[in-house]
Amino acid sequence: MADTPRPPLPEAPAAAPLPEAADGPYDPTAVETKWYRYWEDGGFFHADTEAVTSGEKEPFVIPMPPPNVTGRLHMGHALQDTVQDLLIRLKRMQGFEALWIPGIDHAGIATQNVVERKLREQGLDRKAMGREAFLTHVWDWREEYGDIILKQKRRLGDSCDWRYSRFTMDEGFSRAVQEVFVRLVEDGLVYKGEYLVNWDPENQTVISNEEVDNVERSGSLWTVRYPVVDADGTDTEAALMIATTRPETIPADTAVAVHPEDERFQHLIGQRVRVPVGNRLVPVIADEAIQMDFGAGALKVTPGHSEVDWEIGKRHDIEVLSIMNLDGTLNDLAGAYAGMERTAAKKQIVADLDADGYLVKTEDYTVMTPISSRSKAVIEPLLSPQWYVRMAPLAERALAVVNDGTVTFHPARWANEYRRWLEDIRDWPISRQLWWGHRIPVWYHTTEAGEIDDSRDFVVSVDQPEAGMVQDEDVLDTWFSSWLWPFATLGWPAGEGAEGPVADTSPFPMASPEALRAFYPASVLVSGYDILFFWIARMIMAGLHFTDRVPYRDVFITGMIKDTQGRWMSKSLGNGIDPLDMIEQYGADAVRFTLAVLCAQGQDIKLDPAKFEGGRNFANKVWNASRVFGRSIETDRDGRPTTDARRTRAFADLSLVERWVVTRLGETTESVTASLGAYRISEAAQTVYDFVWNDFCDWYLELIKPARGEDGEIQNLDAETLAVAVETFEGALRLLHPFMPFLTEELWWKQRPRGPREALIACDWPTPDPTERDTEAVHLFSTVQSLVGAVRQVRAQYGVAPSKPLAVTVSVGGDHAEATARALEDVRGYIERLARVDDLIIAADAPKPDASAAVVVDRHQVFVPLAGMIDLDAERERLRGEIEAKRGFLASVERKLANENFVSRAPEAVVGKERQKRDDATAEIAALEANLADLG
RNA sequence: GGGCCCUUAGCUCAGGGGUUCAGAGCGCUCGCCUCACACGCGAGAGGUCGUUGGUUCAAAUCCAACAGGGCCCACCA
Repeated sequence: MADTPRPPLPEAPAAAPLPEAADGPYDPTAVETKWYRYWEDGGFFHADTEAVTSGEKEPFVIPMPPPNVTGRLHMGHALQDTVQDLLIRLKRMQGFEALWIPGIDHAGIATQNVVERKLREQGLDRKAMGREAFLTHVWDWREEYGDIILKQKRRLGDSCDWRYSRFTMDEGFSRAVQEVFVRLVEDGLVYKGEYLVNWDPENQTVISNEEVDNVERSGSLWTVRYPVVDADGTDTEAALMIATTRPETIPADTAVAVHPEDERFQHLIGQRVRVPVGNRLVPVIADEAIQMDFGAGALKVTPGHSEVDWEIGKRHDIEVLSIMNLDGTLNDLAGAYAGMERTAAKKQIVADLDADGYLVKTEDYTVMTPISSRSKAVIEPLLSPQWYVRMAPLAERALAVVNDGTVTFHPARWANEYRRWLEDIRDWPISRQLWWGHRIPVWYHTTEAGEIDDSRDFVVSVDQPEAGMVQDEDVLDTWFSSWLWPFATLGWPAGEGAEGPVADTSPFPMASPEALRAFYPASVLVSGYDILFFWIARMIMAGLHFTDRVPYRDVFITGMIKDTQGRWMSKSLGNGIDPLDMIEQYGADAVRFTLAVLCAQGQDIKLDPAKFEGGRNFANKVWNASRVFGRSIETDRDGRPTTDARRTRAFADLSLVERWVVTRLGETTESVTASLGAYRISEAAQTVYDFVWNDFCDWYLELIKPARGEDGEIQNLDAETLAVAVETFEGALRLLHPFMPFLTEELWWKQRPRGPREALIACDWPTPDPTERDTEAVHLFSTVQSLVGAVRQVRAQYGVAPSKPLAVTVSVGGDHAEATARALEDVRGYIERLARVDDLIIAADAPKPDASAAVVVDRHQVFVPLAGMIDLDAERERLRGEIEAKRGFLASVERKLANENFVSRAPEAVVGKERQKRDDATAEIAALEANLADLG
């Protein structure tokens, strides 16, 4: 099946006219919407299967973690999307067929709750209206609000191929989910069983262990007396003291347990005790699980309401009683307490025990309480029939692919967390007692009366097997669809050669066997560690089981965004930072760049909104940088550039600063490419920032910047200078584009005339030209930088106005002083301009003028005559201090060199470096001392 | 109870055997509206890299213990 044809390409929007010199800072708003529309309309985000299947391009694929349909964009999305878009744009530029698959998750419980709450506000009740009507409301809600977050993501600049966008409950996806259930049943990996589950009485559904948070709560530990009875069931004098935090479950006690080696209770093992609530007679059993030193050393066994007890009960074949209803009230088995809510029942039972003389002791106690991460309700362990996935076989393969490196975690330490979870995996309860979700594809026969006929076997089938059968009421866990994301989005199972239902489902033209072949497995998954178990691990299991391949090669785990105090951002705390507000305030590029800088190796980010100022300032810096030489680019009436500045000089014929800046750009390119390749996002951001700000702007632009002519007008740069400026700047724009797509695209179009498809987004990622590298130039230029720095230092120290020209003598030292002096002579203009010097003498070992300040840099000296301005005492003091520091340094170097072990064992290069340091330091000290002596 | 992470400048954090590794941003001090940018420019101050041991010619960097802070797992009722 062919991809939909690309939409006709629009003309490139005219770049906005360059602002006049007096214009204010960069204003991102108009720029961002303009370019997003251009990219999207122009099909620049598109990934086509043909390019891959024909072998023309390698695929690079990222499946976006589908945000919840109830979601609004938050900082976590902004961070993760920044990383994903960065990688996608980088790879697209590097010539990959880059596909970022977006979508939405139906988010079972969350969505059902949101809609239910909304209906309640309108006076409507979910249960009263019934399943079908309620689901209509949910779908309406989804239509109305469900895509908001994807629209918000466009503001960030996300370059997803929206044609691939999927919803976990769209037709094809639902089909895939049900298909998966059926296959797992066939494979013997799904079973139904009645076990103790985590029951959420609020939402009245089962949830998985991963959805339960254990929190410490202050509670009580009650010690209760259980009388031992004789053979007739009559109380004896003896009794067992039992400590419990959950007296409301006493009516469900079906045994009492002690440790088999506990001396105190040997004689009681096998006897019976009377449960002081309900007076049930239960056996005393012995089990290793009992802690002798806890409480009085005896445990009440309540297999129907406690996980530990369930295990103990199983070992000893103890009766299981369930005394609770699904809404958290006690049932008839609780006798007098039937109908009471569980917390009320707890109070009442304690009061009654106390009144009847069974309560021995009440202590304050910190109880680990299981809480539903969804509803925050206290979880009740409850006996309930549910569907489970047998996880051990799936986990085994998922472990293997991480252990053998088929899947790599970044940073690597998350692989340990992953292993730990998989090695101790438990079966996954996948049924949920909800209405919003994928209906379980299990069908039951019915009786004449329309009831489910338990006497006949159920049938597992995607479609209704025969008329009259009814489908299981329950739906599947949300994650039971999410775990198929990387392949179900592409049309699986249609790609398996089966006559798939997806291939001809018109709303998803991109899902096809070809797409699956071309774009699966994905390349990298970017996600937070909060869903490592929920999603990341399960996707790997599903990928291996259903497609026999890993769903992605790399997993990039980001840190989580916290507030300035390190707390999770949450609605209830009101400490959230809205990314859209930040984009309004600072611009999307600024937000992205800031997040990229902060995104260091999986550490959590304590985010202060003021940090976005840094990104904004940088965006502004880049914007203004282009104006320096941008003035020299001619434009037509629409503001489009007409000057096509191209370099004609060979690299060797460039000026020193040009060879320097081109070399630096090459180094930067190499470094940024390497950092991004290793997922060191912040390092890459920092590197390109440093180049643009410190090298390109502070030195290069300062030197080429046009001066005003005689008439006071700003002059244009000559064509050759302009060409290098434009080309270098274009190189920086390419490097910056993945970080700051809008700004860079805007500036890109201002540099020279371009055709409609020559957008920056579609440009090649730069590779440095090895012949355009000049380490000599770098070295000489750094000497210039030092000398300029020295003059500026003198200026600042003596309070000489920056505008006042100075006379300066540079005494060049070092091994090749004459040659260095000649080289510096060639670029004397640099020093004159940057240090504002109007009388510059450069010579090897030039004499020191009278009454001048002296600064030693490297092996050179800079003399600035400042008659009458020098405080001799202060100058002496300063020199002495400097000499002392230098001597200390020299001493440490000499100590090192005197060390036999060091000289013989350290690499030659390291030793050589130390020798060089020694020689330089010695020379510098000599120079400093001469200066000091000169002061008298 | 097990495991992981963090502790570096006033603040937020990079760096992860060898003086380009003692750094960045913010803040602070001093001087500048220098004709791209005050969302700016120039010059500075400010850390014995949590503590103690060890490995090494060499430790902020590797190892161990300890002290703080945080996170994740876990059935002491």
